[in-house]
Amino acid sequence: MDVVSPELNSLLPDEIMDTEAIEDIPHSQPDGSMVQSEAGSDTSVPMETDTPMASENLSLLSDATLAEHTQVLTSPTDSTLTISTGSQLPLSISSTSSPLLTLKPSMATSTATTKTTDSVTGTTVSTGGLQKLTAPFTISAANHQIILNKVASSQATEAAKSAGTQPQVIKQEGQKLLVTAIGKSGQPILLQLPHTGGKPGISQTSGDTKSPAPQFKVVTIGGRPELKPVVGSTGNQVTTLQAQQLKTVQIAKKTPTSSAAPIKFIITKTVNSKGLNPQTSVSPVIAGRVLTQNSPVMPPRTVTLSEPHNTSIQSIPGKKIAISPLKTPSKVTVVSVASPTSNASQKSVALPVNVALGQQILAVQQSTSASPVKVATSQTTTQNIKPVQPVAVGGVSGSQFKTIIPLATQPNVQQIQVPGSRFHYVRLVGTTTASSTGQPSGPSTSSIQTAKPMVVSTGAVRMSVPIVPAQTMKQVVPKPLTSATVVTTTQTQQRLIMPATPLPQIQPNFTNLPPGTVLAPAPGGGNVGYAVVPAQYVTQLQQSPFVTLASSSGFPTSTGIQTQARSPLNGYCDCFANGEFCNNCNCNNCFNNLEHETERLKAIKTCLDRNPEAFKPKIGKGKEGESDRRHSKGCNCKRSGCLKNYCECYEAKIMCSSICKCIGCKNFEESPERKTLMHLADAAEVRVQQQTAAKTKLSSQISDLLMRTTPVISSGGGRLPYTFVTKEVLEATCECLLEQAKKAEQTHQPQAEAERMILEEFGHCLMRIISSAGKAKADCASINC
DNA sequence: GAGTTTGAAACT
DNA sequence: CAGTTTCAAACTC
Repeated sequence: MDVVSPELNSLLPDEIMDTEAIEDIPHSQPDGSMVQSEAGSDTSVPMETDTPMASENLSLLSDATLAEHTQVLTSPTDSTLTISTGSQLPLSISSTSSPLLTLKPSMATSTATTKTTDSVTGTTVSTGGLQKLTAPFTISAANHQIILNKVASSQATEAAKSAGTQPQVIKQEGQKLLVTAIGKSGQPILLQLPHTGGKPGISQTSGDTKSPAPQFKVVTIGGRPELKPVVGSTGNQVTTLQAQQLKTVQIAKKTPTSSAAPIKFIITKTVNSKGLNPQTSVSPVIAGRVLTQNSPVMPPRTVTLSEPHNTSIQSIPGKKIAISPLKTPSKVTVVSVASPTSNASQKSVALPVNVALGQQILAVQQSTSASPVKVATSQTTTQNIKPVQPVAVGGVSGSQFKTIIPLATQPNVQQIQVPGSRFHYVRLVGTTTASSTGQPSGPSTSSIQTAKPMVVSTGAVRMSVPIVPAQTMKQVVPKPLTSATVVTTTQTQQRLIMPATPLPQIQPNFTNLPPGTVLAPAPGGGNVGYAVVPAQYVTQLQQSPFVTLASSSGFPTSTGIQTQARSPLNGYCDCFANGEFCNNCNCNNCFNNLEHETERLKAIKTCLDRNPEAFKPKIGKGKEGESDRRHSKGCNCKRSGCLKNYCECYEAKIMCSSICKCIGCKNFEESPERKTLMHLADAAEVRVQQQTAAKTKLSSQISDLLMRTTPVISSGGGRLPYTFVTKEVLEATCECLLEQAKKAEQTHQPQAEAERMILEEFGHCLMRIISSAGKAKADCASINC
């Protein structure tokens, strides 16, 4: 697979991925640049990403046999998980002994709390407020829910596929699968499966592949025919993600493996369903952090990002695979789910190579006690990586969330929205299933991953990812990804994840989708991308589609592009310029929404072609020795003197710098005009604060008075009858206050003094009211009334 | 709220 | 790169 060269990559904005290049990539390319590697061997794969992968174990696995992409993300803990696709990444995660598999995307209304404990024996996840269901159960995609079907065999999957349906199966019993963020109710779903038991400590090597896979639990989100999911580890327990720990991600070429694998939980997202092989495929993960949860006894398991070589986009030379969020980097977390059985000591997740800049894959690795597993996480990368913020479900945590929405169009997709967050959401769409066996083996890990095409379930899975506000973002210099490299990023800013789907393949048809509907990956399509959209965006799905693009080259004209004049898909729109979707703005015929993602992407590309810095923040850090903040381009003011908000420097409350081309600038340190303005502004602010404080205090006093005057005569307590605060009393009080105000005005008292006088008068009034009430109370008591 | 001013971005 | 046009926000009345 070819990746954009580092030089070229460096030219790309951190947040933008070049999706056009992806278009040209033949998905069915039998043998890309990536050579099928032997099991257990890693092959470095160049990756275009701005995500530094210095030392983490990130390996791309190419699996020739893998036909579909699967993306697996689960977040046992409060942290949310987001995986973006764009390439083929079979993902498999095996866990040790914990029987619980938890998918916990953040839900807007979810009140359930998840408690995850990491113990030697395994990871347990307790959730509250979760619906508990016994497997098998099905959540129909039509209902915008994840469909989990229990499939007896891969043939069933095949049959399902032939029937045009997307089989989604969870076939492991004795285990629990918690799926949250499914459905409209917002209630997490607990799938409880009979536990068949697995032997921990079974070697992960090839022996696993041949051994019958007693249990598979595969949850696939999104389908992608080209890629096959690789199921790595065995284990009866579902791994839980520990948000605070960083784990390793391996991207390595993967060789096809036999389907017979020990019990595994596979959560995958398939990009498309066209793949002949019924193997589950893992959609490519754009970027993310890998988090590993290791128990002291059990060796950590690694999450492997693998790319099947046949279909991997990345293998195509000269093609750009860029998945980058716009604007600010957000945390994209991938939560891996470990299988309960411990047969395989190591869990591996094969993921498509694409790693977006700044995005983070969160993978939880759960080590099994029996088999020691090497954690590929490197120290160097971990230090750069911020600990994953716990995922707040239902907006419990104050962190912001994003929803990654697979851009591939499919009716089944459910859009998920996290409440209380204006930031983006992650929409994961699961599609077709395919039985596949993969043996992603990372260099650092010796485990063999064999996934049997047991389950492919699709459905929109909402996962929330805490997002750090843009102000706190620290951008890391993007580095080309290579195999066995660690993906590290310190970027925490809000980011827009650009869809990895080739533009021509995007055929948005969302007009009829209700809010919360997730877009499903297009069958037979190539990459599935994810778009990060603001929470409010849900309402945009119902907007009428008009396309207005300055340039629509490369896009089908059927979309209606170019039919309209400019609309929010140009640089004039702040939302668009900020890399955000329009929301609640007054733009007409807005195309800056997910419905017109194709056009939007094209517009983004056009903007980037024109100005690579278009989506970068204007206010950046100045040179050394200069102030911390300065305008990246400088203003060009001519008439405002840079002392009005017309000036971007002034608006940003920074002074003009040497790069500004302004005329008559007064926005510099020693400028008296600036100082005067600042002084006035400060004075105004102080005044507002004082007034607010006074109002608050007065309101509090009134409130307190009313409370104390609550009629409690019968009780004989100290409260006074509030009935004394009659209309007449209020009017009299107000007259007293007005009179006091007039008095202050006549005597030309300053405002502060006038306020003091009024408040003082008000106090007198209150005292008189209280006194009267007290007398009335005493009189009433004396006559036993 | 309508009209004007302003400067960034797009365009040539 | 410079000049012009377009646009939306800031500003004024």
